[in-house]
Amino acid sequence: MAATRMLPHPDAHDVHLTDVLFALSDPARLDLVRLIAQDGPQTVAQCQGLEPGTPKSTLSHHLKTLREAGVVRNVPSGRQRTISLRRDDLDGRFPGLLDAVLGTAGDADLADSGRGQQS
Amino acid sequence: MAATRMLPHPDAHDVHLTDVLFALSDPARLDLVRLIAQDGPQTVAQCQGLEPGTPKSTLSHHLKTLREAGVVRNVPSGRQRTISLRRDDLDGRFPGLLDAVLGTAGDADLADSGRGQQS
DNA sequence: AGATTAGTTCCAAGAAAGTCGAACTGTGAT
DNA sequence: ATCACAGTTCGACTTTCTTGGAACTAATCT
Repeated sequence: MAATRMLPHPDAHDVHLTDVLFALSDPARLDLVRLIAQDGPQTVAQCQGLEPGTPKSTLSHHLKTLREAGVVRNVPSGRQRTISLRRDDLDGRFPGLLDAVLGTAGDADLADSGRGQQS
Repeated sequence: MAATRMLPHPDAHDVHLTDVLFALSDPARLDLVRLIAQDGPQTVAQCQGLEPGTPKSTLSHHLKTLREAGVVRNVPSGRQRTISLRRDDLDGRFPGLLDAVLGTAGDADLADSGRGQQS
C-alpha cells in the first residue's frame, strides 16, 4: 500500500460554496489561507510558524478541512508537502469571493473608517 | 418587562468576518439570505416558505445566527417582524463579499463552464 | 539497514451547533 | 378581556467540530 502519499482533492466543479465558507470561517484556517495567499505555497512546517504552539495533528486537521473544501492543494514534494491555494479553481467557481475575503486586513480591525452608527 | 421586542444587533464595526462566513456556511441560512437579497425584506412567515416543513423554532434559531453575525436585521413591525439584509454595513466592512456569495447561482450547479480538469 | 524527519491517521474527550417540541411574550382583532 | 397570531426563548437530545496525544507511513540521510 503506497498510498497515504497522494491525498484526495475535490474536483473544481465539485467544490461547494457552503463548504468553502465553512472552511474559511475558522480563525486559524483563515490565517493559514492568508499566509499562503501572501507568501505563496508553504510547507506544513512553515504553516506551523503562524501559531507556534499548535500540535501537528491539529494543524493537519485544519489543512484537511481546507483541502476537502477545495480551498487548498496538498502535494507531496520530497519528504515534505506543499500547501498551495487553489486560486484559479476558486476564482473560476466563485468569482470575487477569495479577493473579498483576503481583501480584509485582519478581521480584528480596519475599522476606524469613521461612523459608529447602530440600528 | 417589555423587552423581547427589540432584539440586539451588533454594531457595524463589530461584525467579524469569520462570524459572517460561518453564518453563511449553512445551506438553510444561505438560502434565507438569497431570498432576502432577491425579494427584499421578508417576514418570518415568508421565510418559512423556503422550506415549508421547518419548525418555527429552527427557523428562528437560524435567523438569530444571521442576526448575531450582523448579516441580517430583525425589526418588529406590527405583530410580525421584518427581516432585512444589512447590505450597506456588510459592503462597507467586507467590500465585494456579499456580491461574490450571492453571485453564485445555487451552489449545486452553474458548473458546465467547460473543463473537467483536475489536479 | 537503521535513524531522522515531515506529516498524516487514529482515537478519545470536551465544546459547540443543529433540531424541535413546549412554554412564553407581545400585538392586533372581536 | 379574551382570543388568535407571529415569533422568540427554553430545555433536552443528537450530531458535528475541535483538540491533542500516540501510533503510523513514507522519504531522506548516514
